[in-house]
Amino acid sequence: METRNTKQKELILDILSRKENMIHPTIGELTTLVLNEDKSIGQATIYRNIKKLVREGKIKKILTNDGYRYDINADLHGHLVCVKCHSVYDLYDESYNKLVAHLEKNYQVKISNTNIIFDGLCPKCQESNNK
Amino acid sequence: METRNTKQKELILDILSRKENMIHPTIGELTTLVLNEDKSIGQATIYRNIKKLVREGKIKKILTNDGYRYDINADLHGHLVCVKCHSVYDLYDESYNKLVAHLEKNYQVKISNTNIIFDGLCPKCQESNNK
DNA sequence: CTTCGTGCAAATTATTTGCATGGCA
DNA sequence: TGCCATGCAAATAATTTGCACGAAG
Repeated sequence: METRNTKQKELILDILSRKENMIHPTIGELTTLVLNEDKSIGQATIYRNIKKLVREGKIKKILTNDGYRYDINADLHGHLVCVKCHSVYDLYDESYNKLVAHLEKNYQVKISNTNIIFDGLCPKCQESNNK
Repeated sequence: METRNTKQKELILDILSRKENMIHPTIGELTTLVLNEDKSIGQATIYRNIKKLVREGKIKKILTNDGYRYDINADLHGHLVCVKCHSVYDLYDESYNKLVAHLEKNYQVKISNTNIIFDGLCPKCQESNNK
């Protein structure tokens, strides 16, 4: 069920895995980043590869207030989407694993993938709120 | 921040709250359901009201493999999207509250809304898999 | 080699907007 | 009454598709 490796697909994955891109880009932002490195890549190719990468579990689609964003699929973690500054924070924690185990045990479900997204205030915006 | 109550908005909310609609409709399915009861309602009105209802916290947008679905916003609960039959199950449990409290305590975030979505196998499809 | 992925442009689908009118508060 | 929401149609944005060609395994 694994698709072919092409330079286009690898570039997308590479861009998403760079720390400086922890912006969790939208497909539009991702397109800009991709084209910055290779102008010859077509928009349709980006769509097609994003779909494949999601299906293959290499990247993750995140739901925000105004659309989708993408993240490299590392260890199980959640996301906080700040309602004020709209940035997306990774929230790593042990508890998710426990939650999944608990749900599988109690509700006869088998969980293969998670999308845990919180809306709220990020640390920075909480500070500036209190000023 | 509350918008006006119109019959269109109330119809949408009503349809989403009926138990038999636990199908968690896409906007397309929702449109069909709405038009079944009142053909005069325009598509744009449905889009506009869905946005308002989400903003007002009355309904919730759920991310699935192939788009969005909508659910009435009851008590905090998660969703299982079955990778086989594509149905969406509500997963009520105590643990979510604990998870949120834990994260707020440990990561200096303030959580106002949650989107907890799991992909996996529903009870029915697990059974049929084992046959 | 053979099959799958690509770039391009066109097609399709999804969502938003402008405007004149009607309806809630 | 005044302002917001509506329906309609047109505009725009987002995503998909068909096709001929090039590249991966």
